[in-house]
Amino acid sequence: MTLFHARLKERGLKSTGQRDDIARVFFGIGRHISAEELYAEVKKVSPHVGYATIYRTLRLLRECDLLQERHFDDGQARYEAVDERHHDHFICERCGRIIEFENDSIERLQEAVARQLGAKLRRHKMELYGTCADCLAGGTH
Amino acid sequence: MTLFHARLKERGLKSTGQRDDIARVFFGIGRHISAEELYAEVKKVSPHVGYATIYRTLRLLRECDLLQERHFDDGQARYEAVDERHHDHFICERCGRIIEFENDSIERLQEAVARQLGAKLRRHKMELYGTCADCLAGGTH
DNA sequence: CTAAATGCAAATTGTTTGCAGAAAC
DNA sequence: GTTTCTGCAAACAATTTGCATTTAG
Repeated sequence: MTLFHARLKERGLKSTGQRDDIARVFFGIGRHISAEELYAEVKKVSPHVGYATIYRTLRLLRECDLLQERHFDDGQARYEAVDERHHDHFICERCGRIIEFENDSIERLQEAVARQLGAKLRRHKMELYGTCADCLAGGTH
Repeated sequence: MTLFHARLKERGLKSTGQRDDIARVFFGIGRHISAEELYAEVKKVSPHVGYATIYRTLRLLRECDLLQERHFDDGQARYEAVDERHHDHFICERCGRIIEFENDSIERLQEAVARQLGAKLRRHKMELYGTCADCLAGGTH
């Protein structure tokens, strides 16, 4: 939050009640939230906000390098707080759960692929889709 | 094309001039075309088609396992003919070029990741984003 | 005070659907 | 002759924008 305020000030932008509410809810809820879900949550604490402010604040948080936007295969964007560590995602096609993982060997091989193509790798997206352990166990469902 | 006709017949569906035109253009142009581009190309040979028919035929081709839909990071879906071999994509953020590649080691590591999570991997998506060799060379641009 | 932010409603983009007329089989 | 298509326009969902009003600095 303090960081958010600082980044806003740097840019000559203003801190407002709504921005704080949205940011607080976002960082509180944490990971992989959609705009719709965030909107619903923020409404609880600040019933007047509109989608516009949600989306504008999400963009702002992205521009402040505090948030990352992800597009999985279900049409709507999801947002997560930026993390020190890079990670990729496993998405359960049954229950929708999103599991994060890291794998350095894969990252290294991706660099190697880019090198072979003579290209410069800037970022990547890797998503594994399947059935998670819980669902395989006939779990929570 | 023959295959397309066969698959349609199997399903009790009809072969039509438009479907043939769209399929022919699609398989002719080949890879990673967007609905918009396909629409423009098909218009040249069959000026009356509407987007509806384009999208419906794309879905049809997908249902006939002749085409695959991809969602890269630019908002619109791209379509490619199904291929014997699985592959992933490198997307140039400068010129938009899409380069296919395969890497078995990465695939094996992805399986390993799923195994570690106790999950069952059904499919994956891996996209590398960066600058392609041509653009690095100051090339075609 | 004045530049920036809000909320609403209207616009946009990519894609889908309803329906009346037009083909396939 | 039905059943399945087509084209159009209207509907859709997710996101963005214009604008008059409010608010932070």
